[in-house]
Amino acid sequence: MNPFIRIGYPMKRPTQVDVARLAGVSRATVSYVINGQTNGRVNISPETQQRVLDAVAELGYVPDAQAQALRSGSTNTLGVLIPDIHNPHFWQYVDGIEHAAQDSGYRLLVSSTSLDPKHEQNNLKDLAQRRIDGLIVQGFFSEPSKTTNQIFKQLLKRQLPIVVIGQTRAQVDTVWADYRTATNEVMTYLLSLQHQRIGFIYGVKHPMLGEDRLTPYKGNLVKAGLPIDESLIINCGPTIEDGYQAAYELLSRSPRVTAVIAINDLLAMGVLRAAADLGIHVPSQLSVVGFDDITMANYIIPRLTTVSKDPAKFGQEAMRLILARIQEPDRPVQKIRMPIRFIVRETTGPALSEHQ
Amino acid sequence: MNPFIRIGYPMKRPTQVDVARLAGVSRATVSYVINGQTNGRVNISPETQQRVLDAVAELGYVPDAQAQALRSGSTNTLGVLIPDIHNPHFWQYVDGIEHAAQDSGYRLLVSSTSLDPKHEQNNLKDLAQRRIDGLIVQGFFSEPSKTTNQIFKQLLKRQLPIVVIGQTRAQVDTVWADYRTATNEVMTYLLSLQHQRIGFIYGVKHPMLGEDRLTPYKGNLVKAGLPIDESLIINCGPTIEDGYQAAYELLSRSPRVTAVIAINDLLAMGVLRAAADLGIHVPSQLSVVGFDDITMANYIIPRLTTVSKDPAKFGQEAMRLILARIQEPDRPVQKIRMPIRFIVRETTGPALSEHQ
DNA sequence: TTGAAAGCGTTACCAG
DNA sequence: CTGGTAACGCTTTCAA
Repeated sequence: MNPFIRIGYPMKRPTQVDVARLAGVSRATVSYVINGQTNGRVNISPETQQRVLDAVAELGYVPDAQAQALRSGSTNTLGVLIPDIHNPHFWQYVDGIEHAAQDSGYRLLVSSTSLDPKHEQNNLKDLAQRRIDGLIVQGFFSEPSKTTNQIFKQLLKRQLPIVVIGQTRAQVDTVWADYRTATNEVMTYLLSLQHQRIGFIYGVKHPMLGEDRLTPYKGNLVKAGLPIDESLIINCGPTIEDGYQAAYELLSRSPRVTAVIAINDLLAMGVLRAAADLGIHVPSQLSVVGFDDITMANYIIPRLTTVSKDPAKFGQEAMRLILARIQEPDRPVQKIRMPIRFIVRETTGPALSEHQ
Repeated sequence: MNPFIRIGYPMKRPTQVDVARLAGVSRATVSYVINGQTNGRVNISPETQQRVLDAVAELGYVPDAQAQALRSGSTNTLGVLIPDIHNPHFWQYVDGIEHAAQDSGYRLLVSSTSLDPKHEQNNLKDLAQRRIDGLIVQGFFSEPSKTTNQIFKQLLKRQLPIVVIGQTRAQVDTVWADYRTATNEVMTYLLSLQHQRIGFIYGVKHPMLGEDRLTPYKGNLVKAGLPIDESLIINCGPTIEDGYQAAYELLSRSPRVTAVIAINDLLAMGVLRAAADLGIHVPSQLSVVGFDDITMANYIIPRLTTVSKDPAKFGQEAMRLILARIQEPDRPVQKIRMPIRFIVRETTGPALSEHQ
């Protein structure tokens, strides 16, 4: 029994050698033909080219990306780190990045952090082990554990091109949105509607991540001469259920808040559900504001008032920055501020002068 | 100026050679220590081991995954293909797969199809070029284009372990849900509520993909002695907006349907929004049923009646099948049927005897 | 115009 | 216990 034709054994994928043998040329020739080096440096006769291409087709030859990477030193692959696989918002970014990457011939390796610590570290280690040409990080690391930080530092030390989407004080290329200004707008709007007790619900592991919205929230309260009630500020988890639970508890208290700001639309949806379950009508009895403007925000009932941005643009900018750094590692760090805007839809309205 | 200490140049990542040099041992020794072969075949003195580990730590050495893969022939990486990056439902599967993969030491390479044809082909080609140890496909290829099919066939021919989540006639390991039975339940329920004009909205590129729900829909109609009105069956796109548009048009007709089945929860949300915009109350004037039970389904207002499953279980089963095939390429093809169940929530109710 | 050969970083065999 | 060495599949320089 010939071991090479045993059916059922994984067929070895054909290599350049196989193609070369079938076409009756050398491996180098195959490589030239495949990489289109045929008119630049090297000239290969059209007949030979055709023979090679035929052999490729017949064998179903596909170049081995790993070997290519090993030899050439670069993979045309970018790592993308997202904080929460379940928040559609982050996928909007990925989509934007992917489109831009597509145009530049780059592929994406998407990893999520923050599911559980062990998981997160594995993901990160994996990213470090692979040869990636650059890394795009959304937000920042959820829980800067020792290991996580260590890996991140190694990547930086190795001068791996990194772009952060979100705000960071680190000297890294950044694409960021001015949440401060946007939150000021939100607060000005709510205050003008006579809201005085305004809840703030955020679900991030690292408190610093909500700072850009929490600080202006407090600032505007103070400026309006209103007290800052820390009990109205709730730090919950990232899921819609977390938002629901937090809001349910918050809305059960008396006197009740007349408005709630949720740090993202997912949590805002949890808030809306909690309000409904408590028989609180939105927007007449409660105003709700989210952030992100996920696609669903404009379809839920009532349509969500939120702070919107164009994730595709963020992705484009991130790609632009990372390409620039790949080409020119020494270029000065660039921080790009992207426009975002407050969109009033149906979940906000004037505070009731007398309620409950 | 010493070119080797020019600041700002990408630092070459350290290799085993660097570690060996620093520790004063040979490359082989380094490899042994790192791979923990120290007590099995080869014995390395604890001091030597420590020296190596110290050197690894000092240099921040990380083994090169590509080189490892090239040498060892396998990558511990599984490809995962999902049809639509924007539908949270597919991410639930990925999550399930990822957890199971984590436990078996496998990493995931997630790609989406169906964004645009060119994009899809690039993604697929990339997957074929990389060394992956197996492939998990959700649904099936959106648009079986020539190129797509060709690549897929090559993978099969190469005996790449493949598991399909969803139904397929192909002789491949499969994890599937019995939508036929579930849809029968849905129809029985709606018919028992006196619904007679029932719309069916599905958003898939390849009509075959909706078949498992469309056929029982029609079958139950016939069995109940009701006519099949093809104009009530709408094939739209996959986005929530597509569902909205389709439903808006459908619900504007007279006489109006009293119930709508959407092929997934995302489209169902579009239907709910369209109903709201047309002033049609759910569930008193219109019943809506979805499929998938995405997380949000239980939080939107009103809560969505839908067909639910446990995506994590699907992921687990898919991993189990693919691991089994990797270990034993010749094992008989296995098709695993997963339980799903119809959950009545708040978007369904009795048909009005007289409406509009 | 084509072929031979070196080398990318790793693993694993085999002698020392 | 350790060092030399071949091989994985590919690209690219250098000769022929």
